[in-house]
Amino acid sequence: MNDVARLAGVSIKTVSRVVNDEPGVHPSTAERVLAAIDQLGFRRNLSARNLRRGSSTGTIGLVLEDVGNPFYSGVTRAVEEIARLRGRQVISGSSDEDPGRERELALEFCSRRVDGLLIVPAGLQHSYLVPEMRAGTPVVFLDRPAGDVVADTVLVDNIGGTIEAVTHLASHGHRRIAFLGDAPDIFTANERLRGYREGCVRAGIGYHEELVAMGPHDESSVRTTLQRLHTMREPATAIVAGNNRITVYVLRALAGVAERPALVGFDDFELADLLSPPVTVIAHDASALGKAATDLLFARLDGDNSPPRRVVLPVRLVPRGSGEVHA
Amino acid sequence: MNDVARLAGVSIKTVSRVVNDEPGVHPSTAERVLAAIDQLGFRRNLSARNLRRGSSTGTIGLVLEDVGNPFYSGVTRAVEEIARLRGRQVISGSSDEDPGRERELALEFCSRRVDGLLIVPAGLQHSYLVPEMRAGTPVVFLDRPAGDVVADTVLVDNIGGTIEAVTHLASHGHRRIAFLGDAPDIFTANERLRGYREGCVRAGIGYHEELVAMGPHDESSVRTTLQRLHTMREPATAIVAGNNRITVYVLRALAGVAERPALVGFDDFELADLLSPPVTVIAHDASALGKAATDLLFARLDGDNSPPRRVVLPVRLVPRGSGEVHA
DNA sequence: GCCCACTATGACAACGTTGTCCCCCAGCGG
DNA sequence: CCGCTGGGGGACAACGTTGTCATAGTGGGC
Repeated sequence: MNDVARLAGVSIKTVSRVVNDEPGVHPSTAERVLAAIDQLGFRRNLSARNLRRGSSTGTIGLVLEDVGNPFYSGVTRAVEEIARLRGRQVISGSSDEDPGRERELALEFCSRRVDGLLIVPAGLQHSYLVPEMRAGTPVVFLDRPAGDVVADTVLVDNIGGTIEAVTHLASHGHRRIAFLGDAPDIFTANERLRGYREGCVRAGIGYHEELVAMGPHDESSVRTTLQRLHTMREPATAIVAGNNRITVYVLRALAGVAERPALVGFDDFELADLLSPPVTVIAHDASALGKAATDLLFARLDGDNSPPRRVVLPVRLVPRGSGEVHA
Repeated sequence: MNDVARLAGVSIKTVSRVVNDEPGVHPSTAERVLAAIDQLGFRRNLSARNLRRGSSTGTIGLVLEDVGNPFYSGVTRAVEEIARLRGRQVISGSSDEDPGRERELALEFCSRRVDGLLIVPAGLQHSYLVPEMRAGTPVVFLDRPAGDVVADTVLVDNIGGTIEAVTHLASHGHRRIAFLGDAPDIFTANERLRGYREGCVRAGIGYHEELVAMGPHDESSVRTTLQRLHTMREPATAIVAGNNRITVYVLRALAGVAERPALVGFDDFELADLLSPPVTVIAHDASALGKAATDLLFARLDGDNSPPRRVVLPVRLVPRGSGEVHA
C-alpha cells in the first residue's frame, strides 16, 4: 500500500480509501491510485486489516474426523456453502479420532482467531475450550456431544435409528439380530448400541451380549466376527451395521456368500440402491447436519445468547431389500 | 498480551519471550507469566505474529470443484496430510465449475496471504494469478492445467487411460463403443475424448460421432443417451463413462436392464467391486494426485526455482467384470 | 471582503506481536 | 574502588492496515 501510495503520489490513507470504496476521493485521484494498484499487483492484506479493525477474521474452523469419509465430506460441503453465503472461509482439519489432534487443530484455529468453531469431537474432554468460549468464540459440536462442557450440539437420532433398525428386522421375523458397532468410546457408537439394546427389548427378543461386536473394526475383524456369528449355536440371521464403513466391510465380507443374513446399515451411502440386494439403511442427511450446525453457529455470531441448544435431527429407515429378507 | 504483562507485573516483551520460549527469562518470572496466561486464557494472535514477522501465514489455499465429490475429498485429505507434516493449515473452497467463483476463492486466499495455492481450475483464464505468482505465491494446478499461464501442473494420464479403456473393450470384440463425457470445455473431458478417439483409431474400429455424447450430464440426459445408443441402427455394445459421476448415472440407468452393454468407467469408486457385475474402471489415485501436487508446492516453498513442471500420473485399468463382457 | 460549509487529502495512532537495542545491577578480578 | 561482564528485563519501532482528527483549498451567501 505504501508502494502504491508513492507511485500514485498520494498518502496511504487515500489508497486505503480507494481500496475500501470510501467516499471523498476525487475521481481523477482514484483513477491514479487504481492504475498504481494495477501496475504493482497490489492486494490488500486481510490479516492486517482484521488486526486493525479488531473485527472478524472472516474464517470459521472445522474439525472433523476425516474429510476423506463421504459422510464428513458431505458435512464439509454444507458448511462451506453456508459460510460462503455469510462471507466466510472455512479452515478445516481431520482429527482421525485422535483427541490430541482434535485439540491441536481447535486451538490452532483459535490462535488464528476464527469467528467460530465447528467440531466433531474425537475425545471426551473439551474443557480446553472453556477459555476460548468465554472469550467469545462460539463453538458448535456436531455429530457427537462435547465431553465436559455445555455447548451447542447437533446430533442425529442415533438411538431412534437403531431402534427402528432392530424393530424393522424383528418385524420380518428375525430374532437373532447382531450389532457391529464402532469403538465404544465413540459417542455415536455407544448411542447406537443403546438403541440396539432398547430395540431388542421392545421387540421382545432379548439382548444377548454374544451378538454384539464393538470396534474399532477393520475389514478383517468384521470378517472374523461374521464368521463367529454364523457358526455360533444359534446363528445370527440379521445384522445391524453401526456406520457406513462397517456396512461396507460387512458387504465385502458377505460378497459371494450364499446364505446372507439380513442387513441394515446406519448411514446412507452412494450406490446402496444399486447393490444386490440393495442395502437397507438408516439414512440421515450429512448436509442437513452441516447446515444445522453452521446455522446455529451463525445465530451465535449474530448475537443469539440463549442457553446452549441441542438439536437432534431425525433419521429414517430406507427399505431397499437387504433388510426385508425373512428369517 | 498486554493484560498478561500487567497481571504478571512485567513488560509485554517479557511475556513474548515466555510465549516463544526465548532464553533470558528468570524461571520465577516465567512462572508468574505462565500463571497469568493461564488465568486470563491468553492465546497469542497468530495473525499479528505473522504480520510482524513478515513470514509465512502457515496456510495453504485449496480450490477444487466440489469437496462433496469423493474424488476431491480424497485429494483434500491427502493435501491436508502433507500440509500437516509441514505445519500448515488448509483453507479450502469449492468452485462448482464456476470460473468466477474459482477466481474469487483464489484471490480471497491470496488476500489472506496463503503460502501457496493448489487449484483445480474451473476456467481457462488464469492470468489473474500472474501478479500473485510474480509476488512469490507458488501455484500448482491439479487435475487440469491452467488456461493461459505457465505453472506447475499435476495431471493424470487422461488420454492413455481412455485409449486403454477402448483398447480393452475392443479386445473383447466390441466395435460399437460409445463415450459419455463431461462438458467439452472441461480439460479432462476433452482429453478423455481425444483418448477415446485415438483408441478407436488404433483399434481399427473408426471414430463415429454418433457414439459420442458430451455433457454436462445429469441422470436423465444419460438415460436418454443410453436409450438412443441402444436403439440406433447399429447399437453401441459398450460404453466408456468419462468420470465417476457419469459412471454412476450409467449404472443407475442400466439397473434392471436385461441386455447390458459392457462398461468401463474413468475414476475408481468405492463399492465398484461389489456391484453386479463389478465395474471395470480406469483407476487413478486421488490421494496420489493430492500428494504430488502438495509435494510440488512445498518444493517451491523450499526454494525450488526450476522451470514449471508438468507431472502426469499413471492410470491403470482394473478389470472387474463389466468391461469383460463379450460383444 | 469575510465567514462558513464542504470537499479532498494527509498525519498520526493503534491493532497485537516481535526484533533491535539499550539499561540496570550483581558479581568478580585487579 | 573501578571497570568489566553477563544475565535479566524493558522501551520502542515496525509489520500493513484503518479510524480519528486536522488542514488546505474552494466556492457561495451576505
